[in-house]
Amino acid sequence: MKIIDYQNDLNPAQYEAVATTSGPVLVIAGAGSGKTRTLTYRVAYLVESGVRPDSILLLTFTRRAAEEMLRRAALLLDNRCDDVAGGTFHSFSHQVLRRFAGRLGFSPRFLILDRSDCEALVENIRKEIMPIKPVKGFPRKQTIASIFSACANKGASVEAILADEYSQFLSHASALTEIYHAYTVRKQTENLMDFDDLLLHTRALLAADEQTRQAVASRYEYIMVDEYQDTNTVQADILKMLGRDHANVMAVGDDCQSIYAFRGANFENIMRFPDVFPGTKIIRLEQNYRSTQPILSMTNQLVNQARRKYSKTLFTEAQGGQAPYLVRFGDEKSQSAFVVDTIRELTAKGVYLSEIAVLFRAGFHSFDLEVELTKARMPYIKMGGFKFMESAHIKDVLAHLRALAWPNDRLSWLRILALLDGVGPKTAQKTVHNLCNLGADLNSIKPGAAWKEGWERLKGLLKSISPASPMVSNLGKAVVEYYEPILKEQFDNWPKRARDLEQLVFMMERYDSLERFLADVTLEPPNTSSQEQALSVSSSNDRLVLSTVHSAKGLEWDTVFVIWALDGRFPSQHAISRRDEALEEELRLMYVASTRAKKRLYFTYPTDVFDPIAGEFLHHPSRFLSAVDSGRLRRL
DNA sequence: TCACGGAATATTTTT
DNA sequence: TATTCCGTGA
Repeated sequence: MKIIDYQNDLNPAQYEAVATTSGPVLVIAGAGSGKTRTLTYRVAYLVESGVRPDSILLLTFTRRAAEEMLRRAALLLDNRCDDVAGGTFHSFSHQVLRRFAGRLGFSPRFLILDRSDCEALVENIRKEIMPIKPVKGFPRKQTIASIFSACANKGASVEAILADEYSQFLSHASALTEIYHAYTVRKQTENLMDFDDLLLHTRALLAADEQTRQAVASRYEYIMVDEYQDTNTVQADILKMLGRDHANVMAVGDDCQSIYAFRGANFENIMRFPDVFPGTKIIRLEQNYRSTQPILSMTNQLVNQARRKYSKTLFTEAQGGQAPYLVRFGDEKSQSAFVVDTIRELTAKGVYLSEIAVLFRAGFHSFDLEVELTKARMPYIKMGGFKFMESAHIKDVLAHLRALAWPNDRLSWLRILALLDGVGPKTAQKTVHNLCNLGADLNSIKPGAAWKEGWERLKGLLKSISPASPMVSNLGKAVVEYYEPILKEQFDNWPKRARDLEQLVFMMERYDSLERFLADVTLEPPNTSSQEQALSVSSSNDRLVLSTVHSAKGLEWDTVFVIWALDGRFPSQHAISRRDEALEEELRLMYVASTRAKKRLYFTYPTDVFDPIAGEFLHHPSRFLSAVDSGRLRRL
């Protein structure tokens, strides 16, 4: 006798997905069809059936999603659900590699490089290989790192990626290939892994060493993967090897919501799942519980423009509701004013701010609106866009902590040393060489007169704290205290940044291992921008949400504004010029944005916007919306 | 070799 | 908007 009445709580398709526990299952779950609910109930169902919670593995897109599902499962059943193993493919791979990296010739204390670390490393290698300043038209370090990441995620050569996506740099193919190889070797010899390596090395490990594969795979009897449409082939291979022995694997996803192709995600993965796991039972969740019928009619027509025909149509039993609006403005200011005014009207009617979201294609699209919201004293939280962890002051402090934990971390040393007065790139390089390559002791470094004072202060800091200390936040405090004078000298807006640093120290409080803190902060950084991060502790919860469409995936609100629905912004100029695949992805992205709305949906666009890349004015609404007929989308 | 100021530059999207 | 680039002077 079960505690939960599954048949009553779920619709027939959902129930089937929950109750089919053995063998491979593919759940094609449309937007708002109760996907999270289904996964949550399935966790509870398995646990209630007597499956050991720690033999269930739940792989999700963000760790927060996993935590949320397990929290809800625990509410349904009991806290046994807390013991379910959950996380992202990256964090899962990270755990595996910490145990088994030795088999690949890595130390288990390998260091994870985040994106800007990769860029710095790439830049250093480029300088070594090409000491003379490269000719104009050579890609900058961000671009090089993107190219290399594409190579890793798509399993292609540098030349192939260049030909496909960066044809303007094809003439530099040989130099870039050389840098790529040096980059790969350097990571191996210096015990470094970037995000892509976490997946690649895990796949290599599981493929090469059957004993290890069994040791890892045998821990999990049941595997569930959420957002499967956004996995890439490396992740699919890992899943295949984990699930090979029992095939109790459930993949959940929606092919129309695949929006991470730029990261190597391949939405065809989801359609190939039945080939990988023969005998897959396919279940479709097509009843929508989120949006009103008019919104659903509009989004259905939107997605039907895709060349590729998707496999389902959503329906709802909910009646009533208003059709979405498409509203045109003369400029960005009036667009912002409209959003602010409309939100005011809604809140006057009793709608909570937290039930409203403003979505956009790229982080900077909300700059002007943010100014207006601040003027109107409307509290908001911004997700996506510029990140807390990427700001210079946070990275500075983390570099000190990293050098403490990994004394051979050249990148962090370079950063730390360059902060000292009187130290420039040359001195920093030389000192790092002495410290890391020659293994020199801190005391044996002979600083020049110009930077003696700074060096002594740095040495004092490093000697006063120990990386093994379980009081991680005390380490943070010591570093922040040391860093304060540098902060004030470097940044005019240091008070704001100082608050960020306080927030960082606060985040360290729940850790008792510095290494674990640093790994977590790299793999799962907070998704909000810096100012909001600081605000989130104090201010009230009723705040408007501003978010990139990517960061809004899986969320829902009563009212949704999609701003900058302007052809050339959404879809972006970049995608328009690349056509086909890229444009299809933009369409899916617009679909994801639209399907976030429960009751009210507004698209807005300003006109007469000059686009320097295209060299022309933009004034047409998004082509995806132009194609929707006026009965389904009302123009104003 | 380093510091500084002003100008360019970039903006998709994220683990 | 924030970082990065570049030239100049110390």
